[in-house]
Amino acid sequence: MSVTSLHPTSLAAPVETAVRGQHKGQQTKAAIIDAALGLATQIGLEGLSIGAVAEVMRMSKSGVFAHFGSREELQISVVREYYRRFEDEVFRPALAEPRGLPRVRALFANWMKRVAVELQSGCIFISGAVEFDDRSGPVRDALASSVQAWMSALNRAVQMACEAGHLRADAQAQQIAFEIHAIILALHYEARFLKTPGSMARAEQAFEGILARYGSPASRKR
Amino acid sequence: MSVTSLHPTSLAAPVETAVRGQHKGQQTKAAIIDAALGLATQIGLEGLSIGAVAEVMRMSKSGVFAHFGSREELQISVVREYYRRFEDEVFRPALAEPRGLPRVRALFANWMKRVAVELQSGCIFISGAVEFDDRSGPVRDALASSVQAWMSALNRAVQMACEAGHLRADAQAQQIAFEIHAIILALHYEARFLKTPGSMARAEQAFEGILARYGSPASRKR
DNA sequence: TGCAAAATAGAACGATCGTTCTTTTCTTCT
DNA sequence: AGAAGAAAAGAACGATCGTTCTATTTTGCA
Repeated sequence: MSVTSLHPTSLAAPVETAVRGQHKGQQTKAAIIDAALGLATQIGLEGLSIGAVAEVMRMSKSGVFAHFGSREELQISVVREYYRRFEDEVFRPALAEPRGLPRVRALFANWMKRVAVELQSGCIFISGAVEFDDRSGPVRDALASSVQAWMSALNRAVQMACEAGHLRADAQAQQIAFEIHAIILALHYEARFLKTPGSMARAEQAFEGILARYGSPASRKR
Repeated sequence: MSVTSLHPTSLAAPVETAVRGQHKGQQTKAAIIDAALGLATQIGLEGLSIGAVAEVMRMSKSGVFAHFGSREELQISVVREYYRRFEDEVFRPALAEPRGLPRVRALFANWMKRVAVELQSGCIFISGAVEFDDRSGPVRDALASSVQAWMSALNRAVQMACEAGHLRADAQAQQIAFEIHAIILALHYEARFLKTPGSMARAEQAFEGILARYGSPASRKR
C-alpha cells in the first residue's frame, strides 16, 4: 500500500526544474528545430515533412505540430537556425582577422570549410534558392533576407579591402562578391552533384585568380 | 433516323491519317513531354506530378500515365528533351564558329542567352542537381549524364582554344570550364532568386576577366 | 502536496499522390 | 465499311500529407 501511494514510476524526476532556465517546451522546440534542420539539409525545405520530423524525434505528429502551428512556421524556424549557425561558423570568426584582404581571405576559407562539410549534408541557402525562386510567401522571404544579410556582409568586407588598398580602388565590391559567390556555387554543384574529383582545389585556384586580377598595383609588386 | 445513323458528332475527322508520319500516340506523347517540360522548369522535376500534367493537357491522369508506365519514366523523358533543346540552342549553333576562342565565346554567349530566358522559367540542370544530389536511381543518372555531356563539350572547346594558342598553353581546360560554369550558376542564383539588378552585366564582366587572366601572352599584346 | 497550465498523444478529416484495373472511345489497316 | 488494336477515360486502391479536435499526460509553481 505504501508503495502504490508513492507512484514511483509515473512520477519522473523534475529534471532539476530547467536546463539553462528554459522550460520544457522551449527545450524540445529547440531539439525539434535541430532535427528538422538535419532533415532539411538532406531533403530540402520543401521535402521537409512534419511526419518525418516526428519520427526522428520519436514524437507524435501533433506533438511536433503544436510547437509551430503550421509547416511554414517550422520551415522559417529552420531557415533562421541555419542562418544563425552560418553566422557563427563563417562570419563571426572572420571578424578576428584585421579588416581588408586578411578578413576576406578568412571569410572565403571559412566558407570553404563549411561547404566541405556540406558536401555530405547539403546547403539550405542553395537548395532553398532553387525551391523558392519563383514562389512567394514568408518562407521565401526568410530565406532571401538571410542570404541577403550574408551577401551584404561579404560585400562590406570586400569594400573595406578596396578602401584599405589591398584591392584595386576602382574595383566594384559587388563584382568581386559575385565572383566569389560563383566559386562556391560551382564547387557545390560539381563536388556534390557531379562528384567531380579535385573540385576543392579548383575553387581555391579560382579564388586566387580573383585576388590576382583585382589585386591593387601596390600589392601586386611584391 | 438518317441523322442518328450517321453519328455526326462522335465520328471525328481521321486527321489525315498522320502528321509527319507519326501515329497519334507518338504525337500526344511528344505533346505531353512538352507540357511536362514546361511544368518541370517552373516547379522542378520532383514537383512534377502526373495530375498537373494531365490538367494542362486536358487529359485524364491514366491517359497520361499510360504513355510512360511510371512517373520516373516521365521525368527521364523530360530530362532528355531538355538536353536535346539545350544542345540545339547552345551547343550546335556554336559549331558554326571557328575552333578556339571564337567558339568558346559563342558557347558562353548562347548559354547566357538561354539563361536570360530561363530567368522566368528555370533551368532543370540546376534545379535537378539540387533535388537529386544525394539520391540515386535512373532519374539522377539521366540528369547527371546529360550535364556531363554538356560539360565535356565545353571542356573540349576550351581545350581547343588552348591548343590554338588563344589561351595560355599551360592553362587547364577543366579549370577554365569550372569558372565559366560558376558564372552561370551565380547569375542564375542572383538574378532568379535574389533578383539582384545588373547580374547579367556582372556575369559578362566575370567572363571577360577569365579570358584576360587565361589569355595567352601572344593574344594579350594586341 | 495539489492544482492549474502546458505539453503531448491519438484519432480523424479532406486532399493529393502514383498506380492498377476495367471499360469506352478512337485509329488504323484491310 | 468493319474488324483489330491502340489510346484514353473513369473509378478505385493505399499511402502520405498538413491540419483540427479532443483526451491524456506531464510539468511548474503556490
